[in-house]
Amino acid sequence: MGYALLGLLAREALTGYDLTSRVRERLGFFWGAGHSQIYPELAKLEERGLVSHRPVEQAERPDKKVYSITASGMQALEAWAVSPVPERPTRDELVLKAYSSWVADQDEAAAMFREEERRHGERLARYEEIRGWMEREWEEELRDPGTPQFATYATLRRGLGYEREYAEWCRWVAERLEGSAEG
Amino acid sequence: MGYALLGLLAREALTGYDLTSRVRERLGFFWGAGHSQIYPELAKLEERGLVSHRPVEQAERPDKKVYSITASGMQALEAWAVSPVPERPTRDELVLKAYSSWVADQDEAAAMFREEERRHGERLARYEEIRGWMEREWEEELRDPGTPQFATYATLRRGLGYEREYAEWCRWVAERLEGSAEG
DNA sequence: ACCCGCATGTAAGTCGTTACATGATTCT
DNA sequence: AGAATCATGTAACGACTTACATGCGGGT
Repeated sequence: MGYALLGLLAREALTGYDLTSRVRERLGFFWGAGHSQIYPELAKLEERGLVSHRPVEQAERPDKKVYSITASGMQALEAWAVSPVPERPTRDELVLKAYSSWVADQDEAAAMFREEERRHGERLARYEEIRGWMEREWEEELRDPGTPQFATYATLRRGLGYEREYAEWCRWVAERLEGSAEG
Repeated sequence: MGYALLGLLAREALTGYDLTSRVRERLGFFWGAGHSQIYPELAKLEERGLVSHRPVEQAERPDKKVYSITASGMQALEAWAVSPVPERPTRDELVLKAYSSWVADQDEAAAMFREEERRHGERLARYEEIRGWMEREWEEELRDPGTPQFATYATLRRGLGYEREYAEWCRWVAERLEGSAEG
């Protein structure tokens, strides 16, 4: 969605290429988009006057387009940020698999949930590290919810809670599947 | 996705209409689909031999097609249920809004997070009720992870953890936004 | 008279993924 | 020599949403 890009451009001017890596690295755990989605989206945002770009010629690298958010883009972002979110079903394939786990081989199912527990535990550990870093480096900014640092930290906390809860649930399911006599 | 329908048909034979309401009511918190997606999907599954239907004529109601899962459909479901889930980004618009909350009016943002806390708290309460009912009614079946009741209970537990964590996070964000002097 | 439940579909459009397409420089 | 980074796009396909389309029977 365009607002993900606007949210990044509200912090700094970026190229489509930069946005692609920012979406992957920073918005990674709650949003996603490949470059093939981002370039056309930027064109659409520009058409609507929410962003503008400035061409930058480079000698050693390919020329690029640096996008900035416009005043009108900022207004749109402000309005969107406080508008109610439409209720959309959370789609989670693993939970769907859990729903049909009773028809499957219990050992194989248990192994899959253990693997997912590991994956989410790994992410949790990564987020905990980032959290430590943020709390050290941004101590002052985090006291003020009007700073971009606070907003980043808030999303990180969501990731922490989400991954912790997810890993725990996987462990809970795996434990029961392992405990059963059937294979 | 077709496996959501197969998972429901593995438990009982159903019409497209029944499937639509089951997806909404039972898979509601981790999957979703409207009838316009379900009817074509059933046709595709039938073409692949994973389900079959039997026409049922009715006097007082419109005629209907009752779909059942085939042996081949059961095998496909078994294999899918233990296959690793592809890593896909979780898309969450509210978290995206949190990421840009620093540009918005703090009071309005706080109100939105309070409203979301309420919504998730409400769902949590509904799930807790269902949980109580399941633990009473299915006491024996829940000890065996090879039963459909256990599988349903496992998905419910995910919903419980998810909503609890989500509501808590909303409260955390709302509290900070309310505590700030800026408006 | 109108809405709700039962029952089944199609069509248009948006969103997202994967693959196609190109090309220079820098690191291994 | 080959891979990675920077840099920007298009095309085909699949998933999902919203709207269009029809029709009977029962309840308010």
